[in-house]
Amino acid sequence: VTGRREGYDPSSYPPVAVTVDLAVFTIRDGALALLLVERGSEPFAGRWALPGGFIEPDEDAQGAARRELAEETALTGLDVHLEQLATYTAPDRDPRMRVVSVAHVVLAPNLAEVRGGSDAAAARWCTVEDLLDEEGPDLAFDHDLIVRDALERVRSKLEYTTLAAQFVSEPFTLAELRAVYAAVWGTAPDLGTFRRKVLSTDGFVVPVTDRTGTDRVGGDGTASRSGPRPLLFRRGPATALQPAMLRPSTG
Amino acid sequence: VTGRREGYDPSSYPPVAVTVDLAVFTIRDGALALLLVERGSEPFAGRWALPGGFIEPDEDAQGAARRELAEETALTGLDVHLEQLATYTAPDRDPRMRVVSVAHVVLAPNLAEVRGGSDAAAARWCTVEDLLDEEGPDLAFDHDLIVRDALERVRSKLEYTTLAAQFVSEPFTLAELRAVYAAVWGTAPDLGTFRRKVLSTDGFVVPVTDRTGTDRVGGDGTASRSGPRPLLFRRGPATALQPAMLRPSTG
DNA sequence: GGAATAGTGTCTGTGAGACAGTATAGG
DNA sequence: CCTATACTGTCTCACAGACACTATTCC
Repeated sequence: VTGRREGYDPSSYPPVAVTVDLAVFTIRDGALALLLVERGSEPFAGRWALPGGFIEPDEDAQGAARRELAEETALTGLDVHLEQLATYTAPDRDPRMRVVSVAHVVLAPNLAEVRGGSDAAAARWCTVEDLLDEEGPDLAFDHDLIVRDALERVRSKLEYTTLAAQFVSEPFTLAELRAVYAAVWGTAPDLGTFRRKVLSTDGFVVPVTDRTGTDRVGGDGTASRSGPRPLLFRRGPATALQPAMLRPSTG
Repeated sequence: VTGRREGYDPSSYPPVAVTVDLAVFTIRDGALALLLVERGSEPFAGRWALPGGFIEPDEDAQGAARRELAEETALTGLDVHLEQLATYTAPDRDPRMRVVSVAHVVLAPNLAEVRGGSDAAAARWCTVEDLLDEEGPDLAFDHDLIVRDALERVRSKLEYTTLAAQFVSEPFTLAELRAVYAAVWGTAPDLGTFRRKVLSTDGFVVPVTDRTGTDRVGGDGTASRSGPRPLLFRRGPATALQPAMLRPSTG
């Protein structure tokens, strides 16, 4: 009686808006952080929320997500990982009207700083630890739910893909890469096990042969530590881990 | 300039429709099969397509999916597995207007037969093998793409979850459960490895103690085979496999 | 007995987990 | 020297893969 695709009359349905929301993760000072923007108008004025916006008539969700990402950050979007997470459709998730949101997850290397985008009121990085804390901010709409889903997606994807390398800027050391797992999972994988796994997985990382000019300078500018100079690597073409590298806590 | 959530005027955007599409899988005669319906009107009149329909104003995507499932099949939807797959948003995926579709995956135990739903023109099961074949039917809209994504989702989820048990009706034998893996993956896992894995995973299956009246009758009515009477099981509370059971071919 | 199916046992290789131990730098 | 970091080796245990083998039923 209803719901079939045949014979649809748009004017007989209340209007629906379709948006994208972005859960942009990065590693800052060894901690997993998420990009938030401050809402300038009702509803939820003054509250923190995920960056996002409407899908334009000529673009798909992925295109809208990349455009919003470019507007909100300095990320050109070509070298960052962006994937669809899920779509949130609760009828009352936006009090103004029916809004269906296609959420995406973005993994970005450590950024210098957020530049408030072309029209964002304010933007900042918030550590996931602070966000999950009871004292932390409650996000607008159902964005707390989206963040929880996005976090679980990132945590589990580190187990069976090479996505961790998307969090470090090239060239990077294995210690930096291991720090990514520590930040995302909360516990670091065993050093020996980790090195064995990364180095034995073909195409996870590729060694950098030319190290001139990069001595003593990590991707985030760390310099002058003691100890031997670590080998440097770049991201390899592999995407899957076979078998998976499981989280220590959930093992 | 555009795309921000603040200051949205619905009338300044072309109308958008939001639908759900269902990839309903089952095992029929030892083969993985997908539920298709025949379209009765343009566009793609006469072509096979995934069942689906519009999201009503008072329901979310999951609710719409369960309603459509009940309309199209005899499945009440309470005991079948239903999960969101992904959302398809290409601007021209429907030639009439902008239609965004939230695709879902359904795993159903072997059904007697499809009853064409309340308003479906025709419905049938199509084996995945036929569908992937070059000679097979080309589905309407971007449903071929959705089916490929759904199939990969099901195949990978059998690896690290107990979802295979959703394909068999209770009570079931371990041989029937193993046949599910064989049908979905194309190759059967090793018998010994499979039994060890299933029986050593707490809560994957629970033994049925009372076997009166069920002798010699499998879930699909198979009877009078030779050999010892197999033990019968029901689905257990566990959902995850730790560690995963990997596909033989992709191992 | 023979065929078909159900279920068990056993050997082997791979790889994770957990460390101990060695090497190279700065101070 | 001491300390911090980078890296390697080794031992053990869990488990997947690949089978061979026994047991039970129908004909």
